[in-house]
Amino acid sequence: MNELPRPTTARGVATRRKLLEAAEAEIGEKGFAKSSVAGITRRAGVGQGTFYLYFPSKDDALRELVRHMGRSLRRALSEATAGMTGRIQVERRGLEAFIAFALKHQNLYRVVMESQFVDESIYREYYQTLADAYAANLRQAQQEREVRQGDAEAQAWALMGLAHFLGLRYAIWEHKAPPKTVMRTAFELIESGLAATERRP
Amino acid sequence: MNELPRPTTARGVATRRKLLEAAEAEIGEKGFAKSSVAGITRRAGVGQGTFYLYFPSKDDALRELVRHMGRSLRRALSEATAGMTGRIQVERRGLEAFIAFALKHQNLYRVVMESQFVDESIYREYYQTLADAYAANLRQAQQEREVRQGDAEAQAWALMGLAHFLGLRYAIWEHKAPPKTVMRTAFELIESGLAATERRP
Amino acid sequence: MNELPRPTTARGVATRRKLLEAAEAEIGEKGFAKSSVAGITRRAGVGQGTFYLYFPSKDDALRELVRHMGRSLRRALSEATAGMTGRIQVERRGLEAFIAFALKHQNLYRVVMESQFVDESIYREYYQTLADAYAANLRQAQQEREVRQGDAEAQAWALMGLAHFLGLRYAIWEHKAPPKTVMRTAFELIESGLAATERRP
Amino acid sequence: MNELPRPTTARGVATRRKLLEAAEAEIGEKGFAKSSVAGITRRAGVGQGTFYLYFPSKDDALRELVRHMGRSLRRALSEATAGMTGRIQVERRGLEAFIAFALKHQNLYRVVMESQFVDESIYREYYQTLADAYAANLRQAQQEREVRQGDAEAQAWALMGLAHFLGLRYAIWEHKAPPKTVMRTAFELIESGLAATERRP
DNA sequence: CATGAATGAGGCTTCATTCAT
DNA sequence: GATGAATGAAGCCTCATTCAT
Repeated sequence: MNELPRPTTARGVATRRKLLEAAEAEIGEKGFAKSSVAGITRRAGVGQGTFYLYFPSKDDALRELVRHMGRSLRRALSEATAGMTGRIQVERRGLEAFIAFALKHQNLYRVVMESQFVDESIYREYYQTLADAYAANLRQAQQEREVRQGDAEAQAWALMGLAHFLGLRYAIWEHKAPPKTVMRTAFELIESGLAATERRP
Repeated sequence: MNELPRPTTARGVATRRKLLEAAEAEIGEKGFAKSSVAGITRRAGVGQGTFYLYFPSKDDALRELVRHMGRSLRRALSEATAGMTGRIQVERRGLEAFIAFALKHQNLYRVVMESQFVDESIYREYYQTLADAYAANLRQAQQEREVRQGDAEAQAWALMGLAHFLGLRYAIWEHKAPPKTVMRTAFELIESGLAATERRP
Repeated sequence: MNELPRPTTARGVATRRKLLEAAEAEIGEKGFAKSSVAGITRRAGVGQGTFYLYFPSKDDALRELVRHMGRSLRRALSEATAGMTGRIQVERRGLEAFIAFALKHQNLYRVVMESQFVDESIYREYYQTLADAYAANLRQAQQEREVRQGDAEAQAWALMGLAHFLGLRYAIWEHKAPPKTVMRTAFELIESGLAATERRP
Repeated sequence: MNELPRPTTARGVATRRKLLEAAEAEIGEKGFAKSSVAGITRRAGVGQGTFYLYFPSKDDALRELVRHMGRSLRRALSEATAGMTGRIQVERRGLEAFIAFALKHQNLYRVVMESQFVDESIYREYYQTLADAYAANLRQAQQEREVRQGDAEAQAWALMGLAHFLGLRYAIWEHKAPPKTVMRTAFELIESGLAATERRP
């Protein structure tokens, strides 16, 4: 809940970043429950007390981390699909980008998942923010008759779930990109599943 | 090291059940990390040491709970779709049954999610078992030209993810069944997404 | 301290013996501190409660065991040297018998040693009983001018220590009889060390 | 897993010493099995957690104590016999010094004995280190025809056992130096037992 | 006689957080 | 700003012993 004042000096900013990166590594590898503040500060190469100069508590560091990750993912997705036209194109590219992101930030993925057991609201916020933006895009595409009419939020959650589980199964568990056939099957499912029943005129 | 002796008397069997129910309540309500063995035994109305007569460790009780959940879910799904013909029918009914299950076992479902941070193998086993059965069904349906050709395992994971996220968003977070429109949208996505490109003759 | 009534039936006698043998194995292998009553009863193949039908406490079982071992060792030594004449002969044979005993009852050896940390009086009793008998023999031998004059008790303890350490080093740690050269060296040390300065007439 | 950081500040060094002294007192008085970390920290006047800043576990504190004992004893023995010529002189002086040491460190000496039931390797190391040095000296003395030829290691263990048991019987159990007659008898046993069969020319 | 079950005290250890320097 | 040290609450687990059957 409480925010600490942001660091004012360049040194402070650097220490804060080191701590956040160390937290990502420590929590990502061990899980939040099994991670420790001591482990984080050891990785960051700072004293144990220093942690509390930048975060009010261990829980708060997690909150911060999850928000940070949400921003990173949203940025990655929007960059990947920037300037694209055609919702189906965007979907395809978005899924690819999501999987790539999961592959690159495996730790982060687990961090977000575990956050629900520390403070469900951060976890909800993470997904709700994502879902809201996604649903808005889908709603727009529905209006333009690019995708099937329906509850846009339901579509968003369904597609997020689809992507999440493929990411978990292949990127996180196997540590590699899903085979071509998996991606093709997924695209077809999405494409046909979302296909507008009538093309726009 | 040592295997725990299974209880041999009626009293022992009853105590074990009490403990498992208490564990389900305690861990379900507080989450595994915040739950305690003391809390479980208090709920069960037995001494703390009694817990270790029936479970080698706190972790093991979780394992048991997750396996129990897996069996229950699989039973619920197969009962819901028993005797049904037509894969798309089965999908629809299966999704409904899954959501109903999540609604009924909200706490336990969280327990499953948290299990990955205690022992990832329990969590994987849970989903892999589900996915294997699911994929086998889809593979069969593909042969009968009821569903679109493709990587059956990918289809299974995609659809599991879809269901999971809808369950999370509506059943778990809102504590209620998803609105009709959500379910309709989901069905359409699944139906069209899975629809065979050519009907069987 | 408290003695339980001796068992009166044949079955009871058998159970008690089983328990004592199991205790020797369990405590000998794991050490008293790391042994458990449950482990003893498991080895004995009886219920946990049965233990307390025959021993007032875990400590008491140890006491009993140590006394039992003391009797066994003394019997082994006196049998080995029965009918022998010439103290030096007896010493030689006694050392051999002691080493053989240690080799055969390795567990027992550790049990006795650890007993001092549970109840020093049993431990003292064990050694004092041994030493008293030993000293009496040496005193007699001194009178007969077979061995060097001196404090017989000191001689007894010195020789017991000598034997104890050789037993520990070779029989217990190496699990085998000491090499010939070791025994020869030990005999020479004892023989010359005890040799009477004047032969008897 | 993790190595403990050595204390870097003067305060830390002081705390560590306090803890070690408290451990010596607590374990020495009660024995390792009956001692507790809480008891140690209470004596040291620090919080319970502080113990684990300096020792990875209760067992490790014992290890440290035993090694400390070993060094002290070896130092005491070598100081007592420094500059001495004539092996028999050294033996006599060494026995006296050993007994004096046992008398002074009665509790700690018990700690060494108990260590075998916690981690036999510490105990073995303690005696083996002693025996190796002792045997080397005896081997040297044999070459110089100062002592009887034979297996030097066997001689070392035999003499260590002799000293140990006299120390146990008199210094540890009676809390006082052995009577003169005891020491004289012991010396004679050692002297004659080790006496070279032929004097050097 | 025998026993399986139950107990609760007690011990070890971890760790988020505070604080004096 | 930074830190190493200290803390004590809290949790897991073990086990000697008791007891109802």
